[in-house]
Amino acid sequence: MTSIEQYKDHDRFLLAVDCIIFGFDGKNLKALFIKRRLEPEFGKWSLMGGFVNHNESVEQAAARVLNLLTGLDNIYMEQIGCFGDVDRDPGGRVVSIAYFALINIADYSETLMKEHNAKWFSIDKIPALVFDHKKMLLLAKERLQQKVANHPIGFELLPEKFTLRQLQNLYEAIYGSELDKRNFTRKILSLSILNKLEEKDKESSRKGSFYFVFDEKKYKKLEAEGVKFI
Amino acid sequence: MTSIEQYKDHDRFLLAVDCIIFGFDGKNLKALFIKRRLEPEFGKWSLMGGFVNHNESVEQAAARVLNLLTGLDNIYMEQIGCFGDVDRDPGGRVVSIAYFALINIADYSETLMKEHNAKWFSIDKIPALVFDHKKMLLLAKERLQQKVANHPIGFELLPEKFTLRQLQNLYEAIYGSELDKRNFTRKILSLSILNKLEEKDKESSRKGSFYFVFDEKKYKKLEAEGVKFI
DNA sequence: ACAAAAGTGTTGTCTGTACACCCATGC
DNA sequence: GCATGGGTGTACAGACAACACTTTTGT
Repeated sequence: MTSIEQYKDHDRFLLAVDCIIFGFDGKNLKALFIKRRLEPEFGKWSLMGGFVNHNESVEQAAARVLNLLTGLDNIYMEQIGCFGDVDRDPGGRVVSIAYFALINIADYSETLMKEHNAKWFSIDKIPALVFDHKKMLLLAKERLQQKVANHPIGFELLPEKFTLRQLQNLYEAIYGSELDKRNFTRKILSLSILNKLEEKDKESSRKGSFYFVFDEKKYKKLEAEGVKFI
Repeated sequence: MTSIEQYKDHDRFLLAVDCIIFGFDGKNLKALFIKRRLEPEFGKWSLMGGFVNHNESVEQAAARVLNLLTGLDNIYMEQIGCFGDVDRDPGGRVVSIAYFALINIADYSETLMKEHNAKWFSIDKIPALVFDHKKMLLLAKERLQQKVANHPIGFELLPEKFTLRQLQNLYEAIYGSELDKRNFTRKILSLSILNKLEEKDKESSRKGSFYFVFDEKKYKKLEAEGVKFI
C-alpha cells in the first residue's frame, strides 16, 4: 500500500493494541496480565498487546492479539480509546489503541496462558503495570460499568447456564457494591430475557438453585426501547 | 526519537485526527465541515482534520487542528475513538482518531472559516461526507447525547449568559425531541448550578426573560454524587 | 434436627410526566 | 387592548429501595 503525493510528507508511527481482558470467577471480577518479555520494562506486569500490521485493521489486530493469548475467537470486544502521549512508552513513540474484552474464565487455553506468563488478578488487587496501562484498565472498568448497566454483555463473562446468584455476584463484582437479592431477582426476571431451565446447580447449596440461560431473541425485541439492567 | 531494538521491525502508519465540531445557533445543533482541498475526494465535504506529528501527542494534534480552523484555544474536546479500517482512506493507509469539540458558535473566526471553506450544517441536514466521516459524526452525536445527560458540557455551546429557553432549545436540539417547559425548568433549577442574573434578554419577547450563568463551583460540589441533567 | 443457601411480597418514597393558566410588556 | 413568549403548581403513575421469613435438602 502506498500513499498518494499529498500524504507523503507526514510522520509515521508504530501502532499498538492493548487488551484489557476481563473474567469472572464466580466471586471476583478479574483482569488478565502478562509478564512483559520485551525491553523496556522487561519482567513487569503488562496488558497483553501487540503491534498493528499494515494488512489488518486495528480491530483485527486486537482480535489477533486476544486469540494469541486465549486461543479464543469471536471474543466480545470493545474499543476504549487511543492513548497517544508522546512519552507514554519509553521504548519509542508508540500510539496504542486499548480494547477491553470479556471472556468466560473457564474457556481460555491453559497452555497459551503459561506460554505467555499470564495471570488473573482481582480487579481490586491489581499489581503495578507498565506505561499507562493502569490508566487503560481504570477507563476499561468504567466503560464496562456503564455498558453493563444497559446492555446484556455481562453474560459474556458467565458460562452458558448460570444461577441468579451467580449473575448477581457478577453485577456486584463489577460495581463493587452489594445488591438486594429480592430486588435484583425481580428486576432481572421482569425483563423476560432469561429462560429458566429445569436443571439445578447442586454445587452451591443442598436445596440447589435453578439454572438460567440468556435468551438473545427475547432481548433483541426489547433492545430498541432501551433496556435498563441495573 | 528512536525505537529500541525490539520495536524496529514493525509497520508504521500515518496517523490523523478528525474533529467533529459542534455548535448551536439558538435553534439547531450544527456541525462544521470543510471542503476538502486534498486528493483524493478533492472538493467533497469533510471533517476538519490533519496529520499527527512526531513531536506532539494525539490530543495535542487535535487541539492544533481545532485551533487552525476556529482560532480558539482551550476548546472542550473529547476523544471518540480510533478508526482503523485498512481501506477507510483510498489515498493510503491512514488511521484516524476522531474527536468531538463543542464551541460557542459566536466565537469562531470568520476569516479562518472562509480560508478553509468551512460551513455549518444542521445536524439533521448533513451532506455526503468523505471516507468514514459520517460514521464518526454519528458516533460523536451519540456520545454527545450520553455525555450531556450527566455532565454540564452543554454550556460550552452557549454564550456565557443564556435564558432557560435557550438552554431548553439546546437540549431539544441535541436529543431531537421536545421537552416540557415546566418540567425542564424545575429539574434544571433544582440542581442549583445556575445563577440567575438581574439582567433580562429582551430580544426574544416583550416581557423579557432572565439570563442565567453556569456556576462551576456549585457544580463541582455535586459532581461526586453523579448529577442527572436530563 | 440443623445448617446453609434458595426463593419469595409488601410498603413507602421518590422521580418522572402530563397538563393549563396568568403575567409582563411593546406595539 | 392585544399578541407574544415568560413563568409557575399539582396530581397521578411507575420505579426504586428497604425490609424478613419460609422452603428445601444433605448431612
